[in-house]
Amino acid sequence: MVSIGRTTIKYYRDKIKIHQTPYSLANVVESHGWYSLKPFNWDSGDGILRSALCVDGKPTDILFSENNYVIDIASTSPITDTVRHTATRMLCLNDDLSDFHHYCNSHQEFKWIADQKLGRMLRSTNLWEDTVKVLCTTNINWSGTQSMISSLVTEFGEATPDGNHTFPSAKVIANTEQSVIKSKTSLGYRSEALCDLARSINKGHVDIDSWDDSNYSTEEIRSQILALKGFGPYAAASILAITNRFDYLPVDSVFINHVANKYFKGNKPKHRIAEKVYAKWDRWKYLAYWFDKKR
DNA sequence: TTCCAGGGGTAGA
DNA sequence: TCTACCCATGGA
Repeated sequence: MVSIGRTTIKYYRDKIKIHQTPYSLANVVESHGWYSLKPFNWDSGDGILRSALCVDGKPTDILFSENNYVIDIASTSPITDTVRHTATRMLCLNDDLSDFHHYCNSHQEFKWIADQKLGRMLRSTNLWEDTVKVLCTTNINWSGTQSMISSLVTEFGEATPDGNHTFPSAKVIANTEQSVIKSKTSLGYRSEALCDLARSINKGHVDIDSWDDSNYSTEEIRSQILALKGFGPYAAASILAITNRFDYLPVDSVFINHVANKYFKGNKPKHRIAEKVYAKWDRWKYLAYWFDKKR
């Protein structure tokens, strides 16, 4: 129980044991910028990750922490198998990147990645939320992305018991006029792509959750993403990485600047030339670039 | 005021 | 397939 003012918020608790070890919640959370986008809230001091989701239609706060390879979950709704499945997906608890780590072990400068079993990328409560967040990273600086997501969540999400908001569902966005979204957020021209995607999902024309399904080939999923308005090669590579498919590089201004500074003496190469830097990493190109940028 | 950012779409070559 | 140009938004 947590008391706030005169109200008491009840938290249900559960644990999930992590089998793919070593594992560090902080490493997963800080694997990319998602933790600074609502409804995520990351307290690096306490090691607590907060988010929000709907459980059986009820807006719910959810908190994660880690202790000795066990994830502690606290939730304002009862912790069902669906919640446990969502937590497992978000925190990459079952992800096996042993093949990537095998690659890393064969390159001395990347051995530290294998030693710490890095490469797991924090995911949102569902792939729709991840996909919209990727859309909001296109042609904008990071503070703009934060602003767009913040306005989407607070304007169109549902309030949770503990003061957070859920990420708005595709159904909510599909049933909202594009002009309203454009006026209440700073998505600008991206609002058309957002509404198109939401309506396609709502009508059943796009089954976004199937992208998490390993039965589809990477090429099949990439084709589906590229067919969406507003989603190009950068967005496709980013979404694929979130579904554990690291074959493609997210070629954006950050990528080009990184490659230019590290491999081309500050001269910006053409995209096709820049991508060749990581060609030897085969299906792990995205992660190779990501960690090469960090080292 | 101008530039440009964790790009994408389109027309034309 | 590649290139040039335009798109809207807001922070620096």
